[in-house]
Amino acid sequence: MYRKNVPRKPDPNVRSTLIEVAARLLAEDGPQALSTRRVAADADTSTMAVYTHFGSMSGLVREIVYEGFARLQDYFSQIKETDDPVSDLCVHGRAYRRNALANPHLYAVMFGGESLSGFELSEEDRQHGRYVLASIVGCVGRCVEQGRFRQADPGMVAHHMWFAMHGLVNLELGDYLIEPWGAQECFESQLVTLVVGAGDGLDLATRSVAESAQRLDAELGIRA
Amino acid sequence: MYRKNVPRKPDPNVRSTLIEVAARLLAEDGPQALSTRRVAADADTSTMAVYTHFGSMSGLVREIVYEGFARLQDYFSQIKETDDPVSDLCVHGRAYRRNALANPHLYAVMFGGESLSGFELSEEDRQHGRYVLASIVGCVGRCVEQGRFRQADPGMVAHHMWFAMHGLVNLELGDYLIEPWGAQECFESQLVTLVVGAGDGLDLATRSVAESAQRLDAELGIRA
DNA sequence: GCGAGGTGATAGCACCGTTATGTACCGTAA
DNA sequence: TTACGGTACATAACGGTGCTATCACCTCGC
Repeated sequence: MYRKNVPRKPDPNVRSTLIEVAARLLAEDGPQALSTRRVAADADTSTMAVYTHFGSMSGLVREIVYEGFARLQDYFSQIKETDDPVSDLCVHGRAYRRNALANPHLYAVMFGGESLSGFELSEEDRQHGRYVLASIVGCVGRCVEQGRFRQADPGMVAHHMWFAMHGLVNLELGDYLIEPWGAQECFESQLVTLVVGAGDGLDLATRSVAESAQRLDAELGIRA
Repeated sequence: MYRKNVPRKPDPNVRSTLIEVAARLLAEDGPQALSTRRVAADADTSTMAVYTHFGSMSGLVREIVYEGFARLQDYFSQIKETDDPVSDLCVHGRAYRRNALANPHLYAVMFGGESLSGFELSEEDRQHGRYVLASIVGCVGRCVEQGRFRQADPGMVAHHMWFAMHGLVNLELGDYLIEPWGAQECFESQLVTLVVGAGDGLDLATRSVAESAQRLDAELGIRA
């Protein structure tokens, strides 16, 4: 009488599979590939699975944002603390940019595309993002303690660092940076400017920035 | 025999009307209101007008981006050149932020939403954006000439300024900034940090930044 | 007057997010 | 063991999207 409906047995992995597939689609085929039908098809299920587990497409995107912050956190956790806190801070900046360039669409969803593209982040989501960034404040605090940076609120200085890194990376991903002010060259001199602005001397700042460049590949292995 | 088609006489203003309506929809109802049917209905025409005059929805959005840069240009052109180039530079920074906060969705389309939301900017569009920003380079050049900033490429220093302003504004629009590091407070101290990082002394920088705040309302009238 | 080209109104396509409906499976309780 | 209730999910449909094909109408050069 009725059609065959043949739902297969409930798959306990379907939730994580959907997130994984969605993140892969975002990375490989861009944001326009993030549709319920495409994700469901690639995960070998139906669109309803998205609504069962995430409530809506926005819910799935929300999980992808968390995945993005987890990858950034992963980079940060690999950075070793040395006796040069300014170098440590610069490595954080380099890791921030490396993560963004390795996951450009993910980064765009995390920061750029909240108002666009129809979906919105909740205050809880943004708080989670801020928490990941909070590890930088410790670095700045040590810079102040050791007299490298002038007396200031470490949280505020960390925000300055964040703004400059985010602005550069965002414009780099938007192809706004061209020669003779390419992204890499801008990045290096921007780091020096920020460190000097925070209170360090020019020579000392230049040395720490240069040192941080060599630490990057040593401490941050290539990750998928 | 055939249907009544009743196209009215070709309206020479329909192109500019579409841009105007689209910009208003973007400002008032957000990006999701930017649909061919909605724009056409509000402009009292059909969706075909969009394709006749702009080729696609992306073409219309492209025009909106130019409108956004025109507004920014408008702010910049109102700034008077004084004998304190650092103050002039800071006023440019303040105007940049004021324009972004006055046209948040427009700003998001200009910089944030290129990869997202399906549409893309051409290299020509981005070049036009860079050209608008180029007026800042002159300011930085005078800072270097007068010995306020250390010897450096003015274009590079202008880029540093741009990155920091764009990063702050972008995160502010994304509601990522909360107390005790609110946007306004971050903005003020960020300006000082940038100016000091470029080479100015702390006292001199603080004074020019404070002076620039008073110039803002005097030189930049409120505009729609 | 008349043909040519441009403008735009209508209808349709494929796709989107989302929802309603119904079926198969599960753990639990009788 | 059997019956039940809740969950997972397959299907189909609804209203929306960008875009295209078709065709009526207007304006312009001749």
